[in-house]
Amino acid sequence: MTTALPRTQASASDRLLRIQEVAEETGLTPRSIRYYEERGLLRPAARSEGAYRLYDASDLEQLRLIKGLRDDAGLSIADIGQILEDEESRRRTRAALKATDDPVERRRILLERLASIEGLHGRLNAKLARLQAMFDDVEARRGRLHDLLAAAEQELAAATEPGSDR
Amino acid sequence: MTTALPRTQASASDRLLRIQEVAEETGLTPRSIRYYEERGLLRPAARSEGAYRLYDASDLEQLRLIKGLRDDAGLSIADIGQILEDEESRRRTRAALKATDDPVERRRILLERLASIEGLHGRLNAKLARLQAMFDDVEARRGRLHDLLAAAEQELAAATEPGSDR
DNA sequence: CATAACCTTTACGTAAACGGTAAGGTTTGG
DNA sequence: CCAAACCTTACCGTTTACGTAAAGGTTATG
Repeated sequence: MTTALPRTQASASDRLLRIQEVAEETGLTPRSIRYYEERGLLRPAARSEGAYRLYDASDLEQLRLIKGLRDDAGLSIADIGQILEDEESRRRTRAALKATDDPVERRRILLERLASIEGLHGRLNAKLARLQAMFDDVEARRGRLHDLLAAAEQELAAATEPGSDR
Repeated sequence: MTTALPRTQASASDRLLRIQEVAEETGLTPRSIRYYEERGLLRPAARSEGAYRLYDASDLEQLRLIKGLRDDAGLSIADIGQILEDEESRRRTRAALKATDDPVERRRILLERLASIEGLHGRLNAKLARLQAMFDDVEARRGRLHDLLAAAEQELAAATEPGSDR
């Protein structure tokens, strides 16, 4: 449908985007994106000759992840920075992992990565549980309200249209 | 066990607490509690003769709810204020609900309360879903890492103790 | 090649959510 | 009754996560 075949160069998905386009794509503002860069959460894939920031697809993913951790998990930028630092080192160690054959080294790298992801996993899990508990609570109250309302409507119907009576 | 029978006055649970005790009990700071009051999120059940704030059990619950909405749901103090305002009017309308026999009025009150709780329900639900998605993602990655690690350990064991070979 | 629409860095401004401190009043145990 | 420990209001300070504006360079388009 919309797949206009990329004839000349970039397949629309591996084009490099400028900051405003990225902002629209991710729902962030240019200012926020620059701020995240300032805080070390990501670096644009490239810079134009005139020093424009240029972002690739993985940058977009990264930004979406940041937004998720910020809005959904409610983490601070500093915390996200910590996590993504591990993410960054993840990239580096991924290369190292492929490079080495030494099983001891491989195990060390994996353990390191595992520890960091276990941390995130635990945090999200705890948050999820508490949020779920709150949600259940609200849902229960909603249910009771629905019941009350149904009863009221029933009563209302009986009152306005005496129907079967008499 | 610890149920020393309340002989004289307050049954330990309906005692009025001062702000510092409340802080310890809820994990908030006195400053935050005063701040929430300032923002209209709650008023202490009473004041001492010397104007000390005095909190009862329902205040504690309220504060715990506030903390939950803040930390777990990640809502702003302003948003929580909005919700609790509805909650406040809920108390008022609850009385009105008991007072009136007019089914039309009862229905109106219930609909109003339902609308407000539906709002909160929807917000929490959406947040929960997104958080769940993130969590699943992380969990999947954790799983892959575990597998990789297991493989590495396997390899390690085979290398260090050639066992069955030879 | 002009010019509109971007972008850059730098820097100051701001709202939210408290923290900290001062100056003074209150409670309570001894 | 008095000192220690708590509380009050008032006010200024701080951090976070950006918003906004200035002064100027860059890119796409006719």
